Amino acid sequence: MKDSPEDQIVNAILDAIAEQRLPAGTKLGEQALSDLFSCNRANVRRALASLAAQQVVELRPNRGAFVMTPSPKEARDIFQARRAIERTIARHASGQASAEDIAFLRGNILEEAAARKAGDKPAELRASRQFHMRIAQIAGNLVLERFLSELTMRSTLILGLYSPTGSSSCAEDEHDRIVDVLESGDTDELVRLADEHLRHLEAGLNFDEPPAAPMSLKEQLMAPRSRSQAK
Amino acid sequence: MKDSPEDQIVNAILDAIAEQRLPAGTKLGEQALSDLFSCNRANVRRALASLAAQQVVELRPNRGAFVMTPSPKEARDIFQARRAIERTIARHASGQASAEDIAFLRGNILEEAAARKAGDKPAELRASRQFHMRIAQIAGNLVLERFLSELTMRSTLILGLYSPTGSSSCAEDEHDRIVDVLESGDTDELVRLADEHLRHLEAGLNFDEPPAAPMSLKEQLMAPRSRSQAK
DNA sequence: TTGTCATTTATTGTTAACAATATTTGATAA
DNA sequence: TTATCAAATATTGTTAACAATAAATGACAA
Repeated sequence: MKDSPEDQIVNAILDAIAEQRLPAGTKLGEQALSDLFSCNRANVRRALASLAAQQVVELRPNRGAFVMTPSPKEARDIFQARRAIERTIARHASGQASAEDIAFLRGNILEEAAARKAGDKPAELRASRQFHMRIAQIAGNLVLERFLSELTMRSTLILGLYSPTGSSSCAEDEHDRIVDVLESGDTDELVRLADEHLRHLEAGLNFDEPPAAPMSLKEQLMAPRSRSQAK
Repeated sequence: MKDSPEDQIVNAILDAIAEQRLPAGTKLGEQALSDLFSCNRANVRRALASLAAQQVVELRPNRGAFVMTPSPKEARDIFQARRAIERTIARHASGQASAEDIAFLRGNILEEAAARKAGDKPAELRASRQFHMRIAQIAGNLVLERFLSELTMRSTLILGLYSPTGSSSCAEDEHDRIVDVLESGDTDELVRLADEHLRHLEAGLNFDEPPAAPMSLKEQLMAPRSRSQAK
């Protein structure tokens, strides 16, 4: 029951982006990927085409594939779209959560808090994303779920670029209140909370400083030398 | 300034679906496409991977690529998502339309009416889709625009499957009122009209009869012979 | 005729080799 | 040193051949 090599590649890259292990701008070489997943380049190519269609990867002709670096304007569009979609999701999820759903979400909040305390950023991001996606599942609309999946992925890239390190992810107490209201069935309040939550996240962005030079794999390894040091 | 073969293929297929020249279920053979666009199969493959990522094409392993046939459940999800997105678009487009925009939309309505009168279904569908997409452009959010593009594409497939022939596309007088209100700047009324418009479209669907057998290219050519005729 | 099965045909999947294009490297000159 | 340019290297793009799989055909038996 194993996936096709193409799906493996797509999922591995999406996971890496979701956990901020792959920052915006990193090059995704075909050789490197086909070596990593021990398959031929044809599969890599198809995987990259899929990712490009999801706007998660940028395909520059004759140059290769790069993790997408969202512009400030794109960031605004993405958060606007997220609000529209997550509000709709909230409306349809309200009162629909099973006991199992609620248990999962409460457990997820603890997990995220623990990861944050431990300084495990990838685990924290993964948990936070799961929280949002689980509520999307409860709403029961596969189209909205897929759209949100794409948007959370791109949001992670945005946070990595424009977030003053530290304030990057969701405030956990907001997640707490959301679960309470989701359970209570107060639809209007849930929608309000979802909207507010996303506005807070967006408010934490800072577009002033330029989006930290897109670095290649090689540059990630060599520490940047200062001029004086070179002399 | 011509597109890459991959983009050509993607766009040609999307156009064909948008105009209902390619019905749901038709097989998209690699050879056939590479012949048509005089390119190699590698390009075709990447194009199909892109289309599959947009949920417009279904990729069955070892069987090939087929135009997606949305299920009734998917149809509901898609229209629900459309309402969420087009309402948001309406809110942001309200009062933002330039004189040029309004002129385009009014011209579009005439175009669609003419096509309907002339019995030119493809032209009618193309015009109707352009109407919705133009308003999305006015709203100025590229993410929502792309989502809507995908959803209108899939909506066309749904109409082709589940619409009692004739009632398939939008009521034109509704488009008329929408332009009026878009121009006036009454945001709440515009949102209401957009929602209502989509509900009417969805209400015209009929999921009772099974979704008209997915036909292959060969079957499209040979007229179905009745049994008695064969004798 | 009708159903089943082996054979043939067509289609998709995989691989490797080659061509075209960027990028890097290193030499040369100011 | 710094800049410029040519050569070397690496990467992407293209093509064709082959293998694996599914579909179509036709023979055979009931």
